[in-house]
Amino acid sequence: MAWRDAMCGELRAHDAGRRVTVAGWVDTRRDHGGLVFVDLRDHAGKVQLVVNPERSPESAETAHEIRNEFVLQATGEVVTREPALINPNLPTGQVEVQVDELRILSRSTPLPFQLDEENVDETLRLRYRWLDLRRERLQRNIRLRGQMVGIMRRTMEGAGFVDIQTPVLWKPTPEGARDFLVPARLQPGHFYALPQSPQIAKQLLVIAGFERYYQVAVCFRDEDLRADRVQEITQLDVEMAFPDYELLIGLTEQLVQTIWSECLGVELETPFPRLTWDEADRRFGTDKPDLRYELEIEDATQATRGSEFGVFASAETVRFLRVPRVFSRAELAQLEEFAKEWGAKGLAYLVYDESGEVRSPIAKFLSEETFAAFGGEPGETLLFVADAWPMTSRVLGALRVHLAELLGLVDENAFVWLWITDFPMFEWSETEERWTAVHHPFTRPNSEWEERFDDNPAGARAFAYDLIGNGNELAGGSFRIHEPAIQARVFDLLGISAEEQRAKFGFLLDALAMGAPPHGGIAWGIDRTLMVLASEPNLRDTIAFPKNQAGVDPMTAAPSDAEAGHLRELGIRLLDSQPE
RNA sequence: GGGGGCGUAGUUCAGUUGGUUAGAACGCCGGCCUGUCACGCCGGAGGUCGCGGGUUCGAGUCCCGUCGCUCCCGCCA
Repeated sequence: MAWRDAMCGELRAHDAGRRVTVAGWVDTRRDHGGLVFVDLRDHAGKVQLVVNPERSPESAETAHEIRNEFVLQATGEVVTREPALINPNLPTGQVEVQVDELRILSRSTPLPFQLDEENVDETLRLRYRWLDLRRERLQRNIRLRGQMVGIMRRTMEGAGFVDIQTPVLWKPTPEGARDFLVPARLQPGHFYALPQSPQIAKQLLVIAGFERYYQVAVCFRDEDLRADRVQEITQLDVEMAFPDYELLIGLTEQLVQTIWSECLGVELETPFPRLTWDEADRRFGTDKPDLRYELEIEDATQATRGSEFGVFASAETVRFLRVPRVFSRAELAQLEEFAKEWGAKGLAYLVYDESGEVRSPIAKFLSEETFAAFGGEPGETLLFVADAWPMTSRVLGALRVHLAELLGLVDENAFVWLWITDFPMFEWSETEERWTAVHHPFTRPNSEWEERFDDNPAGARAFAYDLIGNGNELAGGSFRIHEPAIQARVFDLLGISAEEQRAKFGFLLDALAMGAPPHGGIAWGIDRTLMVLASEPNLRDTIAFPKNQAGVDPMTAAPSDAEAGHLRELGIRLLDSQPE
């Protein structure tokens, strides 16, 4: 016998008169002593069961035992409700099931938290994730993920890309994030690493003649966690030989368009705007600008040269944000505090009152010409940071985001996408005292810089592009180096010795030397895209079984102790205490 | 590694300048209830106020330490 022949959430007025068997979870029960109402929930939705002792005394007896989240099977007749009894809040609200037979298939102990309660402690939710996942919001998020991945696969297959799996046990890499290490029992003292991305593997596949590769790949990074950062992320990983920039960009845009259309019914316009990294940095102080609001950074360096205000006159750069709002002294103090947390030495301001009067401790140092150059209007505040250029970008970029939230400038219903192109290839690491790759070390310089990127590492620009949605970096790609000599020059510049290049990347250099076609690709973060798609502020709620900020899974208690015998097999001895 | 916030019934929260027996709602248990849909009504159980120490006649409240969670900076090619 089948468990059911109808879905709770699908019953409608036209089903009236049908005799159905439904099964599902008790969402709520309303026990009137005589009549008992049960909202029964399956994955299609909810429907009200009515248990009437006059209709079925046995069912009524059973119904009094029912508690939330019991699993029931009910057989009865679908009837239309009288007009006064219709529940407009339920898609099935025009009908109900008059129960003739009721079986409790499964009981539930009292729940550790109620499913309709908001703000439940996250540890508790994760400890009982199977309950948490029953909630509507989480059901929606996880189903959206499946839907999105389905669209990705369908689209990539349609465009002739081949799904190829790459190893999860891979090789530690010296560049990039900290690796998760996996001890190798068969090779004592040696370790695999979980891949931070299938980057090299996919390049090798393309070199091997799989001209169009894709994979829904899990990537691991052993770094500290955030609301938008977890240790294992899933990405749509794409690579192609003889890469066609417009094709890659267009395919990605088409995917975004299809996903937003099918999942949300939102129609997005393509092509998305493209901004060079330099322009984004200049106008928004960031490589992932949120363009749902305007606020742009303006440059006052020239206007303040020779100023009597020493801070302005001596700073390498003076830039400011023009904010359409008058701030109080206390608010300005808080904004300055914020700026200092991001590394600014201070935050100068000019407040143009509604009357046009200027409130500012620095006004008296500024000339008529300077004021004219600023062009402040009544009702505006100009917020200045004076420092080296990168610091002004960093602080004003952060302040821009902060102010937009503070002043409610963000249109929460908007989805604004853009590409950032021509990233710097390298940045100087103060801690390591060497150049590091901004994207990754396999990224090729853009055509302007191919011959001379190592003459001016700071100025060199890469053939790299990021897709930004609502201020989130959602996808990133590049064209790769397919010439062994150029690859070696990049490694040299990064301070990777010839021996290390051989040891760590010898196989890649060999492959590049044996008929490597021009190639490039893109990797697309599925988890973060879901945050935007589902308007979900926490990445963990787009993942079925996430770990907490300490990398612990409260449900399984992983990571946990290893048995002594297991460690011995692996040749591992634990230190008594933490090093350092 | 650093900074901010939080920690009180099963859950979400309240708890005044330190002052009787630490409260509410939901959940749970018992009773009543035939048109509810957050059902209603009556009654009940349930608390090492994260943990340790200190100040005080007296600490949920103040101080110190510690643990846990969370947000952020660093870090995350």
